[in-house]
Amino acid sequence: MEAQAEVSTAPDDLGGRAWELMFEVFKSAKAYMEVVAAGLDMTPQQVYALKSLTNERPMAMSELASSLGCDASNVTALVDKLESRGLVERRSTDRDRRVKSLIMTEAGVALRARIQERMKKAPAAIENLTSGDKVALCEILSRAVASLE
Amino acid sequence: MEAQAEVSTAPDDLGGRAWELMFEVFKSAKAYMEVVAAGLDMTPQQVYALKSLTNERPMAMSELASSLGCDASNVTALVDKLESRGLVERRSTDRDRRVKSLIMTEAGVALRARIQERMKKAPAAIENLTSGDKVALCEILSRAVASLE
DNA sequence: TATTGTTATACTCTATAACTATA
DNA sequence: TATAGTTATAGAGTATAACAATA
Repeated sequence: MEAQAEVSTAPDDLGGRAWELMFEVFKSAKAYMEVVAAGLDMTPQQVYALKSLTNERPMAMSELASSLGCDASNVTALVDKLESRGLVERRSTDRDRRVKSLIMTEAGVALRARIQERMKKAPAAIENLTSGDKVALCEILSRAVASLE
Repeated sequence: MEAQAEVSTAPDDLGGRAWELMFEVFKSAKAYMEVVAAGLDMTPQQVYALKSLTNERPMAMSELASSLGCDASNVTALVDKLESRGLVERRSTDRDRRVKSLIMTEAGVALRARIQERMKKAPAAIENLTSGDKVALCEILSRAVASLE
């Protein structure tokens, strides 16, 4: 593991340097996510989908699409797979019979809990930091995100 | 834009909190990245590839693969496209004739510079930080990344 | 024997466009 | 007409396995 430290940038381009490092952290996290998904015999997208659902306020297909940040046409096959594994059900609504609500089965709820548990942990790169570093990181990133609004 | 704030986490789960925030930053940047790539008539992956290269220390195909975090077999077609656009050249090395070094053409260097310029501004969330915060962020993330090795 | 890059293949994720059934 | 979901399709990204040339 190394290879792209040299993307650097002017010696004082602190923002660019920070971004490169953040990218590294993401790459390691993506790999972890794939491992978690594979361990549950799912694709990452299926994991994200199940993670997004809740039975307290059932989602429509289109809501799931926007939650995943993809086109609605993709959600059909995705939900097909979850449904064929007995994790969710499509249920037509009375109010508008075009809409389909997504309800998790018991198995779906249970699997979602397992996912939550495994995903709760931040990637190792972050967890390995000292408490002090984590606090500082939270504070800085809070300011970063806040600046977008 | 919303939808996964509910993954939250114990109040003192600093790592998890930092991770959520980092995710926010990343999401804002990913969308921008796609716009930049489309504006240059490239795919995001092609942009990442060109961004990773340097003529000061030319990369082998396998190095580019590890820099992109993908299997080496994918790099063949990727470099084919960059090469067909006259942005890079494969050059066999004398030391080990199995290895192919990737050299940017003049056009590649120029396009890379345009990419760098546009990407430097990319994560507004980060650029908006104070210099002090950027320095601290670099230091913390350096430790995070270093902890992976 | 091991490694670099290539090819073949297959699967996932993605968007666009056309369709259906409702509204 | 407009919208929710589906289908068909195509392109990009991904990994695995087998191969040639070279080490």
